[in-house]
This record gives sequence, structure tokens and C-alpha cells, in this order.
Amino acid sequence: MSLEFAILGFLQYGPSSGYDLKTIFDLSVQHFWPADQSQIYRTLARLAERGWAEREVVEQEDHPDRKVYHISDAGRSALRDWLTTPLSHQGGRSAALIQVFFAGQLADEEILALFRHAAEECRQGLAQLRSIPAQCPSLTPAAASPREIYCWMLTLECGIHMTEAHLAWLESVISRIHSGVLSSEV
Amino acid sequence: MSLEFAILGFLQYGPSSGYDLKTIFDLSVQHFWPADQSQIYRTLARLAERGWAEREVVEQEDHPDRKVYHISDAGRSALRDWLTTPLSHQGGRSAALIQVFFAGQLADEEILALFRHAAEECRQGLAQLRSIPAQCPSLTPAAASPREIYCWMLTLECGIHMTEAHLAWLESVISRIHSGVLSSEV
DNA sequence: AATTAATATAGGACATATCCTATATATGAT
DNA sequence: ATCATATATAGGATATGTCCTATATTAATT
Repeated sequence: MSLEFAILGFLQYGPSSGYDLKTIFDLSVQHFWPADQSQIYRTLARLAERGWAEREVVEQEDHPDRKVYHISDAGRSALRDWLTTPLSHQGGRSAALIQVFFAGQLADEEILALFRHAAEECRQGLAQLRSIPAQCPSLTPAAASPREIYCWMLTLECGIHMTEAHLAWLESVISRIHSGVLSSEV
Repeated sequence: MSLEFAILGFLQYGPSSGYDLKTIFDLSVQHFWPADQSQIYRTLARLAERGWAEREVVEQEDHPDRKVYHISDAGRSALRDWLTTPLSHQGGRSAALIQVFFAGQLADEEILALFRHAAEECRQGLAQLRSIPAQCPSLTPAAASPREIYCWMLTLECGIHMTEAHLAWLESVISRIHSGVLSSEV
């Protein structure tokens, strides 16, 4: 399970609670690995059971106790193994493409609406991705090396690059529809 | 559930069995919506329960009986509704990007290996996508209009465009690593 | 005074997807 | 002769992800 390793990855920068991790996820890797709060807590419990992390209970007066997880040597080693294991990139699912596939049955205006909506979502996605670097300093642990930061930035660059490519394709389809490809009797 | 609508979409071209659908999926939409055989059968059963499809048992002597599903008016209407519903594109997950995110802890050669592997997978994916048009005639129902075929081709075009963009990014990262970005003390 | 957000964890139920196996027969290949 | 492949369906178990709710306290806003 990739979430396990993403969590181990963050734990390697320092001990964190489930609450901390949820915040970190939403600020950093959400664009390629969104994580549910509830799933993070369950995964942390599993990591502790398996001996990849150790749980420390930190008592608080004002708020509920924090359960802070520390990565163990076994966890560090499991993470290293996973990081160097080539993954077989299984194609992501796209419900939007199912719509495109069967869109031939719709009217031109309906098809255009689908593509315009997708393009708009892309533009919003791009804006959001581009706003991440500005928030980044707040999330950067002091311990981070330039090398690590470079790798973080690569994931962002990838997201932006892919979203731009997708938007370009959507716009090319929209302009082709405008010029009548769907009506022509080729 | 998107799979339901993908199946309804194919049923609209004509009645099919689970076996037929598995074959069709693997030849057409697999690159953006892979479907497990077992899941197709379960989904068909659900469609029938819900009244979106009707099941006809076709007896055979040589082989087990076929259970052929016909789309109903309710199914046609549900499909139309779904096709015109704007979807909120929730970011796909990429385990490979989790690896990139935490790759700063690895040696240069290990990072390069990750990217080279991803690039190779991309190239293979592209080759496979490009081979689809050649197999397409065999899957095309006679009833398909040029308009419908155009929409099918759009999904393929999207897959190729996105994979090319991804490959271009991977190659740009590889060449940057070669020129020493990771070692520089910026 | 009442509502909302922030801090903090976690279970129940459900949705979705994958893997493996069982059942049955026919054909083609080694 | 045996093995794999094609035809055909379907259940069990497990993995993975999502949604909603419960609990408990403080601080800020309306």
C-alpha cells in the first residue's frame, strides 16, 4: 500500500501524529496522493502493529492526547526498499474519458459543455498547483536538504506539466469541434 | 460507479454477455478504465437488479449458457443523465510520484534508475496505445457512426498525448540529473 | 448566547477494486 | 497424452478508499 510508504517517508523527517500528517498531506502530496483522515489513522495503527513505527502518547491538558509516531529501523529499511522498487505504472482511471468515449450519442453543445467543464477544472487545478510553492516554506522541515527540496519540486513540476498538457489537448478538441469535425461526413 | 455507465454505454450498441464485455473492455477502454472480469459480472448483476438492464439466458450445447444483457429504457435514461453530468476531476493517484517525492534520500544512480524505468514503461505504453487503431476494426460494431468513432479516437488521442507529455518530462528530468542538478549546492 | 473552527483520535458502514479459485466443455498445440 | 487456450459464469477473501459520526476541549466569531 503506497500510503504506508508515503507516511513512512514523512515520519523519516521526524515524529508526527495523525493530525500532523493529515495537514502535511494536504499541503504537499495531495495533488498526486490525496489521503483521507480516517485512513491515515488506520494506517498509522497498522504501521505500529507491524513494527515499522513506534507510538508515543504525549499527554496534553487543553486538548486530547497526541499519539506521536516514530519511524523504527525496520520502517526505515522497508521504506528504502520500496523507494528503490520499480513500480509497474498501472494506468490511472478517468471517468471523464468514459464520458468522451460515449459522447458520440450527445448533441454538439452537450459535448462542448463536457470539454469546457474539463478545461475549466484544469485551469483551476493549475492555479492551485501554482500556489503551492508560496505555501511551501511553512511546511518545509528545517532538516530538509536542497536535494530533497528539489525532488519535492519535481513532483509539483510534473503535476503542472501534465495539467498543462491536458488543458492543451482539451482546448484543441474544443477548437476542432468549433470548426465542425463532428458534423462533417467523412 | 463509473463502471456501471461504461457497461451501459457498450450495452447501448447491442446486447452483450459478461464475457463479451470483458473482451471489449480490454480492446478499447482499458487504457483509461481497466476492468476486472469478476467486477464486470457483479456489476451486470447489479444493473439487472436495478432495472437498468435485462438478462436473457441463451442456452448453448458446447459451452456454458450465455447470460446476455439488454439495456432497458431506464438504463438508457440513466446513461444519458450521467453522460451530461459534469464530473469533478479528482486527481489520480501516482505511487511513482511518491517515490520521486522522497527520492532525495537515494543515491543519484538509484534516482536515475527510477526515472529510466518510468520512461521505459512510458515508451511501452505508447507503443501499445499506437497499436490500438490497427485492432480497432475488429471491435467496431457495424452500427457505429463516424461521430461515435471520432469520440472513441479522441480517448486514444488523449492517452497518447498525455503519455508523450509524461515521457518528455521524464526525459527532461533525466537529462537534468545527468548535468548535475542534484549534486550542485544551490 | 450560539455557532463555527481548531485541536485530536477513531470506529461503523459502505464503495470499489483485485486476486484467486471453482465449475464445465471443446479445440488446438507440444 | 498432456497442456494451454478459448468459451462462459460467479463466489470468497482481501485490499483500499470514502463518508459519516462520536468524543472532548478551547478559542474566536456572529
